[in-house]
Amino acid sequence: MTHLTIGHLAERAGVATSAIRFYESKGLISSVRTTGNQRRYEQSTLRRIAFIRTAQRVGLTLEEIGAALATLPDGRTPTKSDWHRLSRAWRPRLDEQIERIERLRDRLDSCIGCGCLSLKTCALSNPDDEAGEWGTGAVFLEPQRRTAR
Amino acid sequence: MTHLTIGHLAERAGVATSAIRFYESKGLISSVRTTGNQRRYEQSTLRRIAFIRTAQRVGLTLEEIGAALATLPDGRTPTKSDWHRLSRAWRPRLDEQIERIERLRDRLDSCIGCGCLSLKTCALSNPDDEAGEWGTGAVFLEPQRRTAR
DNA sequence: GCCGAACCTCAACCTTCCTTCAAGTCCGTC
DNA sequence: GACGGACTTGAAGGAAGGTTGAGGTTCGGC
Repeated sequence: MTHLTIGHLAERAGVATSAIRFYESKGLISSVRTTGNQRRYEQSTLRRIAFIRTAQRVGLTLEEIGAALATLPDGRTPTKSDWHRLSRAWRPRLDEQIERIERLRDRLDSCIGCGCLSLKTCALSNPDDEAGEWGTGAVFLEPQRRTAR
Repeated sequence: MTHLTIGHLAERAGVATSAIRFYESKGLISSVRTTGNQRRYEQSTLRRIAFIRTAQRVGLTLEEIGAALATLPDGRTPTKSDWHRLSRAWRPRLDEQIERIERLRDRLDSCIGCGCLSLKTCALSNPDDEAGEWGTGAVFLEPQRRTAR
């Protein structure tokens, strides 16, 4: 069995079939069609979806993920070192996120001391480093967890 | 000047007037009306908005923030210790978030070592602690940063 | 008392990441 | 070859957190 139906792929990847079609519509994964127009996926799509889901947990948008996936060689199945290269790029991102939250936490601590929450004087409310913070991506997006899987 | 117009409030709080009306529609803040039906806000609303924005940065949804705000005494203006009580609750949340990202990062490290990203064998793809992770809220939601402020 | 800036409401729209539905087709097993 | 479960497409819906616009009113300074 070299090819997977969308149902099998969904089950094994732990995502809904609707999500798989959605990913495909966004160009994140691809399939071949049977004569009856049904999708069939290569085994390697499993890893591709694993990559997508993990990248989402790291905070990348599907668009960014698509861009990353687009850098994979298109003649052959990606190797470990291909995946390695992509996932290595997440590391600094996670480091940043941790730093940012730690900063917030530390400010919260001093703010709990003062109890102020004032707009002008409180460090918590004055995120001077905010400019560079937004745009780094969400760490965990909640909404889609309601029904998925 | 004990009362603020929505424009002044918006400017001083650093949010758009549309956001203020939106918060009010969600019951997060309140106003009195002039005879001409315009909103007027108390000074303390500034702090309330500071609380809202910071709580959002901590990862709370507006609904959760509303629930927290609802625990404030309704006869009087909240004191420092009121705000103190609420913001103290954020601390463990931030700690959790940090832990979660660190765990993800560490798994990523070991995964980079193996390069697998396999669904069955890779710790990264097998977030066994996921059940308790989702629902803690996003740390930084990106979308609304495009036009806000 | 006039004028422009600021305010009002309500509805529609935006983005991301999907899910759900309807109406119809295919696949594989008995 | 029939049956039921799995698959197809496209459009619509949904949640969060707002923004934008239209059409109209009010405020405050000169």
